[in-house]
Amino acid sequence: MKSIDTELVNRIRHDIVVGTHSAGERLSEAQLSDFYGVSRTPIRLAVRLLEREGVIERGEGRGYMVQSPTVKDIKQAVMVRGHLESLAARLMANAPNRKEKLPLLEEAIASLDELIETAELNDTSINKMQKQNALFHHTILENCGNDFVAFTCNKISHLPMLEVGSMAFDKKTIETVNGVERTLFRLKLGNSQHKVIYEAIRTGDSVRAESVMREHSNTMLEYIELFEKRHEDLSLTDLISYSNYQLNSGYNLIDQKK
Amino acid sequence: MKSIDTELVNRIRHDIVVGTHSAGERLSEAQLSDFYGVSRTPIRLAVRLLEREGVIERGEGRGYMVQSPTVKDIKQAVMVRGHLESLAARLMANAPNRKEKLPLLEEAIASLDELIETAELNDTSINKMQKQNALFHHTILENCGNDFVAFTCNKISHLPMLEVGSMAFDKKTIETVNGVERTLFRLKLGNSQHKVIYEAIRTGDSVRAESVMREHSNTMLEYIELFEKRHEDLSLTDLISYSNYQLNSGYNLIDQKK
DNA sequence: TGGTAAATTTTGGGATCCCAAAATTGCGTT
DNA sequence: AACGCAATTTTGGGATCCCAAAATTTACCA
Repeated sequence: MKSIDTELVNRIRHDIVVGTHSAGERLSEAQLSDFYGVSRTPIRLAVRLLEREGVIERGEGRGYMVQSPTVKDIKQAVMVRGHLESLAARLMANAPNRKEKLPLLEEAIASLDELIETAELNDTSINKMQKQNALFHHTILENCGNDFVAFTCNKISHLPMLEVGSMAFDKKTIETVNGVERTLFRLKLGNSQHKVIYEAIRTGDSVRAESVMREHSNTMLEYIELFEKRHEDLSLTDLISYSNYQLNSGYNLIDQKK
Repeated sequence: MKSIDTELVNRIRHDIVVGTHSAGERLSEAQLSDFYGVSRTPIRLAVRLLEREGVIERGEGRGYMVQSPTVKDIKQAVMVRGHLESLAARLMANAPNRKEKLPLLEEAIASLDELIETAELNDTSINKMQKQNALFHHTILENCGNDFVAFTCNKISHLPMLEVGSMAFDKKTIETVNGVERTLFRLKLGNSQHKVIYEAIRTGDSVRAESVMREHSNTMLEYIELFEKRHEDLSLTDLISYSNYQLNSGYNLIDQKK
């Protein structure tokens, strides 16, 4: 289970996303093997996986090519994930055993309310919010009765802004008093949507659950578009700074060759 | 690009689906390597890919385990694919450049009409119908303006009943005159839905495009449920006999994000 | 000088080897 | 006979080796 190649997938993807391997760059197994300090076998395993993810392209001839995701790619994927989440909301509203999991949703909503109430926006509070937001979304995805929805969503969630339940925060905005105000409002709005979704699921109103979840998912997209208007030519790197994207597991385990 | 492991993925998946490797069976690299007559390296590459697909599970300790998809899995995946297709239909109805691709949809609809008109249901005519049906669905998926939708759909399409645009035919039903009649009616109904979807896309009625596509996708699900009522305890093998599932179906053609 | 063919290097793919961890067997003790 | 510990076998992971195909460079001829 614990094998280097699995870890390599995360590391290489990360390095592609943050630009260590830039778009269009040609990679060779030897080069990667040298860079990451492992032999070519696990590299090849990782490359195969990354090829399926779409961040590396294996052409007809020799050589691999970096296919960095673009802002457009992210937006498209966010839309797909949102659409799948709206399916999940609808299905959960129809699920007979949904009552059991309602407390989890209540908990997430209440915690978010509480966190917003404190009116604090620092790293720790933001982190807590993201946890609760993720709890809300994961609960719906994993209890909608169709495991394949969550399975499909999970395949998408390696990229910035695409982790299930991830939220976007503009660090510059929350430095001003006015910005904090606006961000808090946005969060309140988001959580009120949570409440409507919860209520729709509880009462079995599948149509409403789906449509509000769709609306809710759309806010992420609109937020990205807001960034695009603010920045001329928004890059993936900019987007990363707004998300909580990071390499989550043991990046420092294996020392890189110098 | 042309490597054994890519081919192995298809072969092993196929052998799992048709039951050569039965569910819950424990596989070892050496065993697989022996069975397929290749060394362990490409086997390991294939296993990693299949693990991501969910048809092989890699436990904590040693050894892999076969996770044959169940009828329930197929139904869930069909639902997800259908939901994604309805998204594609909506998006295409909103796409400014959709006019260019309308002729492809017209062609598919007309060809299907023609084929149904002949009232023949043999292997060649069914094959032609499936081709045209696939053309219709692929056209929408690939021209909706969101490449990620098609990308996600393609990842799902290795299993029976899940190839984009695949249709189900009950070979026993079409042996009787009455059965042929009913099947032809079903096909007519399906193509009339195609026409409505086409019209909605043409006129830019995205809401209608989405809802009719959802209804259209649902027919596959209902058909599977019909099979379930007919057979007590419908198995995956039964389902395969109703589909046009075969080795090499699709995967190699379009998998890459553009 | 430009283009093509030949030679050389690079590179990916598969097989084999070695190792460590895990699983199994077997032996001995109680 | 049952349990536990140790020896042995099995098995997955990674490194290395070899080969063939592809890419690049060199050389030669028109």
